[in-house]
Amino acid sequence: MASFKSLPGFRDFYPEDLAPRTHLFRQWRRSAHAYGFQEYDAPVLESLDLYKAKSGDEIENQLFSFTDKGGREVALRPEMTPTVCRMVGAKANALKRPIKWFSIADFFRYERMQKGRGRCFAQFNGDIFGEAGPEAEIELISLLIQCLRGLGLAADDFYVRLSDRNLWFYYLEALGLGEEQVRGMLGAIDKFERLGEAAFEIYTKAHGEMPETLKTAVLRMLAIKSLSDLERLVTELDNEQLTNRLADWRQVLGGLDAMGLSDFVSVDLGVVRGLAYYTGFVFEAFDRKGDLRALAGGGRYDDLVKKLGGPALPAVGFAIGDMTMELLLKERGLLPEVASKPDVYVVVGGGAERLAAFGDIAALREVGYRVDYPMKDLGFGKQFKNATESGARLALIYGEDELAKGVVKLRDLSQREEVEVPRDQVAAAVRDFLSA
RNA sequence: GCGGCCAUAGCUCAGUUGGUUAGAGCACUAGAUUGUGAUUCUAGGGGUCGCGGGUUCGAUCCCCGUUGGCCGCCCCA
Repeated sequence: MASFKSLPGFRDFYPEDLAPRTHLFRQWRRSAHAYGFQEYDAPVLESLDLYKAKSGDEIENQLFSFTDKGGREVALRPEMTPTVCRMVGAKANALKRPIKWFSIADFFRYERMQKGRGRCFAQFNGDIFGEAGPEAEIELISLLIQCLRGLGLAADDFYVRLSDRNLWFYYLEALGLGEEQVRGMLGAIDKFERLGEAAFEIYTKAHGEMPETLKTAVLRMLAIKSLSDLERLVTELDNEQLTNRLADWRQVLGGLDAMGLSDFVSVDLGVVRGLAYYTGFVFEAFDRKGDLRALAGGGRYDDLVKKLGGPALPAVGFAIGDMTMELLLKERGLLPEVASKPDVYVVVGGGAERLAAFGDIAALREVGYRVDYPMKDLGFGKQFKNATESGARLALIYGEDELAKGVVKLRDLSQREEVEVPRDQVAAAVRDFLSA
């Protein structure tokens, strides 16, 4: 029994574990590039203050933080948003707008292990800076959907719940609530799905009893499931802020509909995301069966860049986690079997044949073919077995007889047929076979 | 931070009402097989039975603690 293990909550990636992860990353990168997003990266270690500035002092409990040898308080990054805000903020005036960036990176949180959650995980992060209008939401939500569709998931596998903190603010303020009361109510709404009306205790404890009319009004908003529901409510209330905001909703949903994505999006004001820094539209992606934690989440955060020391810069972003994503893909049979197979497996007779084969092996590898061969002298039977198990489609046979005739045998491993080709035509023959 | 379940080979698991040297299948390595892949057969390596303590003549088994894992709660940037 090995005496060293990986730390709790951290994962080793053996080749068969890395293959699905590589698949996720490759598809995410492809989607982001298709949408014109540029990839960036950043340090894993950041100043602890960066996270305290964004989330408050309590955050430290959930961080991998320590004091470095220079006496600096530092933390492994638990998320990308503060970092990307810092980066964009520092060069905001030199960057062409809109700024469309993405990253794929590891994050660290000191939390209890659970299904779909570990202490080290990867996220795709996509953000748009410098666009205050709903066009940014259209682009970003459609990218989120594409990141999941690119992995083979369809509208009956997942959906995006779209909500809006501004709508709640305008609505609740129209009902007479002050800013603190609104924040308290958003906290309650965040819990409503799980706790039911018991969630309102969060509000009543801090702000006193809820009048029945307030509760009814909140429940009515929570019951909204479509744009037409929303239009009906807003029309009835005849409030200028709400009416203006409704135009944004029409634009976002209209844009997504024009992209053919209506089936992936549902209006659901029960999503508010606990974070205080979100300032407008917020959204979360879930699997339809609903037995996994959220696949992705995001929203608008127009004040954060400034709060972290940059200029005022509107922003909207989202993140997709790798762990829940992988669970869902595995459930749906959408993960690839093996990462890497050779194209060609070379069977060698003995020492002299091995040296003869090396020249051709090197030449084939030089032009990009994946070529493997046994390192020990083995019987032909064993070598063919290895060739089959390697997943190669083609075997090249370098035996005493072949070399004496100046040929090499090409064996089609699936058809069990072989042909002889002259040594100097091996590369061409391999190319013809593999491209056929 | 709180509760429930679990811990024997790389994996899946058996086992002993407490008793000599702890087993199987799969996987891995080698041989049967010195020029052709399946199946099969044979052999081999691999375990301080998670760790520590207690009870006992004797503990992988019973008790306590601890660590780790799974599930749920809290949290979830």
